[in-house]
Amino acid sequence: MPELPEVETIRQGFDEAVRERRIEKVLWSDSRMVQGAVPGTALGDWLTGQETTSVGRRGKFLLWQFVSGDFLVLHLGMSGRLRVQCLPEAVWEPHTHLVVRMDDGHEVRLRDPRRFGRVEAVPAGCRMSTELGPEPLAPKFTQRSLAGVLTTRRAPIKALLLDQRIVAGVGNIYADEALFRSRIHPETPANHLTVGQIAGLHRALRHVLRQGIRHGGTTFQFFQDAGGREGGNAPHLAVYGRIGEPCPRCRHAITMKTIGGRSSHFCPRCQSMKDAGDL
DNA sequence: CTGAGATCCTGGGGGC
DNA sequence: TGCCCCCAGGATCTCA
Repeated sequence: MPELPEVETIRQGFDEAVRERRIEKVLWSDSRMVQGAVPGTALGDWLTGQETTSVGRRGKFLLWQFVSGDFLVLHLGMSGRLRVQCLPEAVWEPHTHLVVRMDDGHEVRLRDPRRFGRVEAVPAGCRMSTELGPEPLAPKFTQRSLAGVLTTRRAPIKALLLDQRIVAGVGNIYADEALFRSRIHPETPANHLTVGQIAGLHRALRHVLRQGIRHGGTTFQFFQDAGGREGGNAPHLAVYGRIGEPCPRCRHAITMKTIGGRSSHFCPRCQSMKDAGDL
């Protein structure tokens, strides 16, 4: 559930709390969530004593970067929450998988009831194991680069937007919102999109992601930022979670259909398949 | 390589 | 009312 705007919102509070602070103690960890070169049982030793430079983000991944050059990758899955709190912490919340105490008494807690989240310790000079496409808000992500990876593919555009190797950080909510905004039917085969449609999709992706960040993320079920606050973007969603409600553009009812194994919300009237039927 | 589908996991919602 | 079932979601794996 946390997509790029939600992860970026968490990153801001997380970075503020741990920047230039040293890890004093790793209080507890669930080794089942840990992947990569450093096994879960060794994670505590590996982290203890590390001094933070800053917290970065790549797609939906948080990058906890250390002076040593090592970094810890955190992925929140769908129900993961990362919270920074001050000690003493009296309340123990269920499904806490990782607790990291900083030298100023702050605690970073990772909770994830559904365990889709992952943690990966990456030694200096190494790369995280996941291959990711371009950052959608970076200059390298252009209409042309997006067209380049879409025109050879015949899968539904919705499915490809969820592929992190195409573009990093887009999930179900922002994919549906961007397709609505650019008036593209989610089942349109990517290689049937016109240059104009891809340009519109590129613009729409950046718009909905920026809007999500500006409103502190979308809270639909689980999302909270590092301070426990909910995001304010949900009222700005046009189609996601609005089945049966009138389309904000044409008033036709929003519908939902499973595409590529994921629920897709769209307006069947103004998101047309256009050229897809001409053969 | 590409695309489709299964898999993991559990709170909460739907249906009876 | 209560209980069982099933499903959402992201990344990754398998299979054709």
